[in-house]
Amino acid sequence: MPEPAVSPSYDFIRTIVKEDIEAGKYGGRVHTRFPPEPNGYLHIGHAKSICLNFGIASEFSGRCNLRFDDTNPIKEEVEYVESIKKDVQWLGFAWDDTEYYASDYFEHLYQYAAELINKGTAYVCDLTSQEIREYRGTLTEPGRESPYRNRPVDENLELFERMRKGEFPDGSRTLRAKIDMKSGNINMRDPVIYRILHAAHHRSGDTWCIYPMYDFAHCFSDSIEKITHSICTLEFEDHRPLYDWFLDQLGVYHPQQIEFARLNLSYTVLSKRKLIELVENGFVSGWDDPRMPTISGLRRRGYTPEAVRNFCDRIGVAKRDSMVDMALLEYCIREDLNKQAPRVMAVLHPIRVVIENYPADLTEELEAINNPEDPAMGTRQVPFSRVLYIEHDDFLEKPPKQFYRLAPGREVRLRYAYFITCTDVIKDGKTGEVVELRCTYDPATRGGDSPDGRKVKSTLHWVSAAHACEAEVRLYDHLFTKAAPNEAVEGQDFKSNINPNSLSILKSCRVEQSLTSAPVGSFYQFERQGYFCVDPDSSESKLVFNRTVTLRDTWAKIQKALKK
RNA sequence: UGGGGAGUCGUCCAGUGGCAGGACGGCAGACUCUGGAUCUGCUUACAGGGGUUCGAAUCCUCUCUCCCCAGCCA
Repeated sequence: MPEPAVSPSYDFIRTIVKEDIEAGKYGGRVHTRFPPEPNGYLHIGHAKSICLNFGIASEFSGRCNLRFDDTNPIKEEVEYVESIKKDVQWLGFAWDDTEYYASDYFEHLYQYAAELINKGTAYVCDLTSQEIREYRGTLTEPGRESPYRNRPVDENLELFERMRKGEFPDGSRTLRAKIDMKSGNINMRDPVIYRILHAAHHRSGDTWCIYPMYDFAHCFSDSIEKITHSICTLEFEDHRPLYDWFLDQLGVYHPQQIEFARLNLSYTVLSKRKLIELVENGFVSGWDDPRMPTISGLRRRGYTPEAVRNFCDRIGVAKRDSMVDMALLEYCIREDLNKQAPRVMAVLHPIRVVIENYPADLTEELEAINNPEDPAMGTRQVPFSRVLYIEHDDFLEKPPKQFYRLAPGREVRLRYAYFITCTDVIKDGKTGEVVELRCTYDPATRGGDSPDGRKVKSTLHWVSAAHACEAEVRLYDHLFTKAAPNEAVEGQDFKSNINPNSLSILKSCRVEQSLTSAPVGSFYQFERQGYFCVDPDSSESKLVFNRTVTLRDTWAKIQKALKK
């Protein structure tokens, strides 16, 4: 196979991995892991990490473990484990026959802790959490040593064993690493490595009442699994000295921790805590609300795994804090759906059109192309008759110069059908609102082309009133009004930037007949409008569509410019 | 003010001693039975000062700005 003309540019992590392979580090092996805590649903930021870890493994002929970092029984639930597995699979990644759990290593981890005690580098501390905080010092002042710091090894061992047996109440004691209370790095000031928690764990049940902390569990889990490159986000940079310290103390297999910048996306939030807040306070309907940046939300919204993976490729990997423009995500889904989505006609805001010179009892079947980007997708028949619906926005009684669509006296094309000319405008007697248009058609233009070669400025989508199905369509906008929702005014938080108009529900849309039995999850381009998919709320009696993303809309831009 | 990181077009990412480049966005045009798609062109960027060098985004130095850390969360 020929080499690519341009050598691919590696991000800094892939560069490290490549150099490690060339240097024979870890015997040329590459083994990564994706280690979510099952305390919430995965979001697009996790997708970045998944693509990175699984991507590197596959590019360098290595492996990637899916490992649940489940060391805190109070926050973790089976529901989250299941959703995480589903989301990783949906994204298109596969792991070995089993998934891994930090909780599977609890016994092993306990032995490691005992070993640390034996070496004199861990001790049981009786300080309360409040006292530990006070002893820790501050960012600028060193901490003080715990009065329990120099307990004899035997006493530590005995106490630690009794902690395990459940002899002490929650919070009464901890196991701490004996490192350096004066360290500038607060993580090194004798961090807690085990706490007492009389709580049932989603997997180990009541077997344990002491649970290891992240710093202790994570490095050893990586070590046990013979991970080569332990990739995590920037906020763990300060923890790397601790990661290395634990491993070095016991002289066990030592993976390399590498940190990269987490994803920030404009007009949304990507923090589990904040997403939970949105769910619990009812700002959204759930984790899979189509406005949520969760994988399940994106899936319900109509995003494809290909588009999400492509997005993750395009944003790159680096160490600087950044905020990726939502427009890039939208570009990625348009790009994918443009190739794949069948085109269909749907009228979101219907206005009645009567073709006065068209026979009342006639219905014609006209041929429409399913996808101009892919001729293999073929054609379909759409019914045409005397009474139609077109988009309310496609008519203007007094059109500005840039408006190409229907207006009194103007001729336009109905896609795949006929040229029509607006002859009369019917208004509501009281409100003055336009309620119906009277038009004439030119029979010679059947199929949409005029034999005399005359041109028309625009082509409109339409449905036949007698044949169309009614549908509900849900339109979504950004969840937040500000690109950086976390920047709230004094005394407010991100919730003050929630967009009150992020959802609008259209109840009486009309979609073409061919959509009658569209299955849940199927996606379409509603011509001239955007990409839509069938929501799980949809049923045989009631079609429900979600708008995934609009088409690029030049007219909308012109309107915006006109307003200024 | 302690420790750890980071500063390149509006945004994201390359470039690591030799012509600052790509993508998205934006603008303009071509084409079009989707004001879609596609194509073409344009698009006020190396945080600042000093130094080394024939030559600096890249090396040295000082400064400035931003992010993270004081959970028995991860």
